[in-house]
This record gives sequence, structure tokens and C-alpha cells, in this order.
Amino acid sequence: MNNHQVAEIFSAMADILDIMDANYHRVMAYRRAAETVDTLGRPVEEVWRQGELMSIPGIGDTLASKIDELMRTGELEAYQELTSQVPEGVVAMLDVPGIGPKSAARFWKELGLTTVEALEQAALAGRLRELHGFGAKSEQNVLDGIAFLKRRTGRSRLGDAWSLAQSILSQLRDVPGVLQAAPAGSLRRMRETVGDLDILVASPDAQPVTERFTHLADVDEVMLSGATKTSVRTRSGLQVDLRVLEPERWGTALQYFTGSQAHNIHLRGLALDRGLSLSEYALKSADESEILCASEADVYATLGLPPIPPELREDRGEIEAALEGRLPDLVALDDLKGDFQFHTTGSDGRHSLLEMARAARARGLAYALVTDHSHGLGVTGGLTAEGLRQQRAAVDAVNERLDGTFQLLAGIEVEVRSDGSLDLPADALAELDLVVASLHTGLRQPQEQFTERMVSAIRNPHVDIIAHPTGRLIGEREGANLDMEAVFRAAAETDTALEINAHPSRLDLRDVHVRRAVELGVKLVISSDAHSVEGFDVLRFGVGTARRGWATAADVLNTLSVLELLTWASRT
DNA sequence: GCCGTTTTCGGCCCGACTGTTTTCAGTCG
Repeated sequence: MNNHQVAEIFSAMADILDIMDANYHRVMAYRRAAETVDTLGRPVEEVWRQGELMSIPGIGDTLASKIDELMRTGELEAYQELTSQVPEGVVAMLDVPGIGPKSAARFWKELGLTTVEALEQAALAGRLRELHGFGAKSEQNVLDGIAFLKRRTGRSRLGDAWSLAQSILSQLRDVPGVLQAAPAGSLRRMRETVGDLDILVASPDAQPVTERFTHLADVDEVMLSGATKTSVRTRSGLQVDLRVLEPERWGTALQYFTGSQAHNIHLRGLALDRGLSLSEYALKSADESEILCASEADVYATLGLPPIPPELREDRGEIEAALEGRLPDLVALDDLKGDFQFHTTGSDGRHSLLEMARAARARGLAYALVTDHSHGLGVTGGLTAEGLRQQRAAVDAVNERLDGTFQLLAGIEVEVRSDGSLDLPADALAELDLVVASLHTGLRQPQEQFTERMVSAIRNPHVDIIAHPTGRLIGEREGANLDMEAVFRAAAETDTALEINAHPSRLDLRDVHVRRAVELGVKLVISSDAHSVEGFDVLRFGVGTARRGWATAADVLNTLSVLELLTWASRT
């Protein structure tokens, strides 16, 4: 039983307990455990086998024994018991925006509704208003919520949300009176997907900002609009929340709206320990006097903490680390001196070697590794051994032309065949500065088989870097079933680097795997996987993912100079 | 259900907005 399956069960138990009106904090304990297990970065089964379940934050006696039961038997009696008490369809009502546990329980118990469909019919028939406290508006909200559920697009990819945010921010910054405007929420934390977009604006007058916001061309529907808070739905289906605040409260507001919720709850608990109450408006002492924070650093400093980078704010130990003065010095975009994967017209890229080199240089990079596909990946028109030799000569020519202002490195994205061998001969690979190996096929192989191919590629003496290890495509494809611990161990042992592919559809390795890799001493590279000159712009998302995985500059090969890198490449 | 340099019992973040209420409960983040 894998982490996600355990998390799903705890999460479902939380929903059911919520509907049954269990103690709120008990419900939260299940939710927190689900989140923690889901993002653990290593198999919970392994932690269980080592008898260390209780070392996981939020897992105590009871939940540890439940995980134990799941691991031993594949089932959980308490879960069966709960599912037998509340109909599945009633739990499904929680997915409808605006319907929470209290409403779902009443629809079920007072109206006998046990499915979302039945709820919709009842709302259409005007039956919901029979309930005390429900009127026509509530009924319509239920219908709107169900309609939304049916056309829901799910979470947006980081890259898409980023672009939309930039567009909205640039328009709001034009509004008179606006002093600051910034994205917050999961976008600022650089999560791989974004459920809704949070935009924060500092202005003495909210009204004109709200006015402009609700009339943006992207806006499809205004969902709610109050004095300081406005929510809209954009044409792409993404919800955008705007908050307008006084400039002197910017620090507390930005801190609050950046989240995560779990981080904030933990931080507010810490504030209470210090006799302070923290909200988005201020820190308040027991006598209700306010401490205003114009910057986030002020908020953390008032609580006796160094500033915690947004990417770490998931309540995964960052507050404890801050308290103990052992926050990592995270790798930053400016630290990157090079890129480790891009494509040209030599395979499936759109631009030439020279165009790509100039584009990389224009983005402040000192070097980049060209990695066209090898011929084995048929659809890309990849390179044969002979094509590769010709490209090697072309790389030298471009380097001469750029006259020391930039260095192209000769590489390849070589295909790992189904038997774990590479589809180019060793002598061709030996000519290259660095070799990147990829598995594009057989992603549905059983875990053991795929892991074996991967580990065999890692152990191949010619291979320096493994590209996008799991092959996942966010929102489209799960990625291979891979024993990541085995991969990390082999990579650490052979000093083979693993890629963080920065493309917003990949972000592979993902954040929690980066963290585990860093713990095990695995070297990382951040790669744009650019297929055109614009493609280098995605590196920021790779850096965000590395930061979410607690990676420092020392963990990431992109921070090496080209000489240092070539020294690393000559390791045995 | 978890957790502990105040505690092994009694806490567990805080506020906006909505719809229905005459002061608040539910939902959301």
C-alpha cells in the first residue's frame, strides 16, 4: 500500500467524521496525517517496516496502529465501519463548493438525499428551502456549485497560473493609488499546480482596484465582492481572489495569503505561545494593541524567527528549522550558471544551435548542454552516432563564433532501451562533455522492471544525468511506478545527477522527491528542456521546485562554473 | 487524534463573506 492510498483513506475518514459531526480537531488530525503521508517523499511502508511511524509529525499511537493494520492486512476496520455509516454520495456532496459537512448531513438526514444527483433534483424542485435556514439563494448556490463541479477543470499548472498572474498584476499596478501588487498563495510557494490564484494589492483605497479587477478582460464571472475581498472566475476556469489592504499591513497580509494554511496555523500557534495573536492585519498583544508589520521579515522577526522562504511554507519542518537556526540557504535563480537540457533542429527543437546558445546567453547563463534526442525515440527524428559527431563539430564552431562569451557543451538525451541499454554506442558517448539518459518508453512497466532499467542506466559509466526520472506529465499522466529510494541510492553511490525538469508540465523530480534526494546526498541539475528560444524562461519553475525540496546551491550542479562542471564530469 | 521548557489533560488560528438571521452558523482559505 503506497503513500497516496493511505492518504486517501485518512482523507476519506476525515470527511466522514466531519459529516458525523466529530470533534473538529480530530477531523483535522486525520486531514493533517493524510497530507503528511502524501507528501512524505519516502514510502510510508518503509517507515512502517523500520518501526518509525511515530516519528512522522501528526502520527501518534492511534494513527500509527491504523497504518500498521493497513500495511499488514491491506484493510482498515475503522474505515469500513465509517463508510458503512455515511452514504458515499453524501460524502461526495463535500466536493460541491459552498456545501460543507453541516449542510451535507442535513440534506441527508432531513431530506433523505444520498447522492449529488438527488441533491440537484431536490434543489430544482425547490425542496431545499424546506430546511430551516435555507432559502431560495442557498438553493441557487447549491445548483451553481453543482454546475461548477460538472465543468470543473481541476487545478491549473504553475506555468499557466504564473502567466495569468503576471498579466493581472501588470494591469492592477496601473490603478492610481496602488503601491504594491504581488501574487500570494500556492503560486508564490511555487507549487506545481494552483487551485486558485491569490492576488494581493496594497492601496489606501480598495474601490478603484476592485473596480478594475472585476472588469478585466479575463474575467468571466464575479463570484463575490466585499469591502476588501473579491473573487472572480476567469475564462480559463481559474478562480482569482483579490485582497486589497493598507500598505502598513502589507507584511502580515502577504504572510497570511502566501500560506500554506498548515504553515499559518502552526505559526499562529507559535505566536500564541509568545502572547501574541497573528492575523492578516497585525500581531496583537493580550491588551489588544497592534504591532503592524510592513514586511514579511518583520512578521517572522517579531516571532523570533528568521524569514522563511515561501517555497518552504508547507509545515514540513520549516518552522522547527527556523527556530533552531538551521533553515537551508536555498538555491536561487541567480545562482544558475548553466542549463543541462535543450533541443535544436538536430531533433525536435525549433531553433538552431547558434540561436539557442544566444538565447541562453541572453538569459544570463554562461553555458548550456545541448541534448538532442538519440535516434531510438523515433518520433523526434533524433541523432545517430554519425549525426552526433557532426553536431559535436557544430558545437565547436558555435563556441568559436561566440568567442568565449558563452560555452555550449556537447551532450545528448540518449534513450534507454527496454533492456536498460543505451541506443548509442559507447564510443560515440565517450566523445561528449556530458550524457543525459532518458526513459520515454515502457512507463507502464511493473515497478521492478522499470526500476531495474533506470538503475542500470544510472550505473552505466557513460551516463552523467538522468532526465525527468518518473516521466510524469502533470494532470495528464501519472509517470512510471518507480522505486525512488532505489533510484536515489544508486544515484548517490555512482554520483549520477538527477534532473529537475523545469517545464511546468513535468517538474520531475517533484518537490518531495527533491527533498529526499537532497537528504541522501544525490546531486541535482535543473534543466529547461527548451525546444525553442523562449523555452529557457521556465528555469524559474525548476528553481522553485528545487527550493521546495530544500535544495541549496551545493546540491545543484547548475551553480558550478563550466570548469568546475567539467571537473565533475571527469569523475570516475 | 495529537501533543507537551507552563501541560500526560486540555488545549488545538483567525477573519471575510454569505444568507439567513435579528445575533449567527456555515463555509472557505
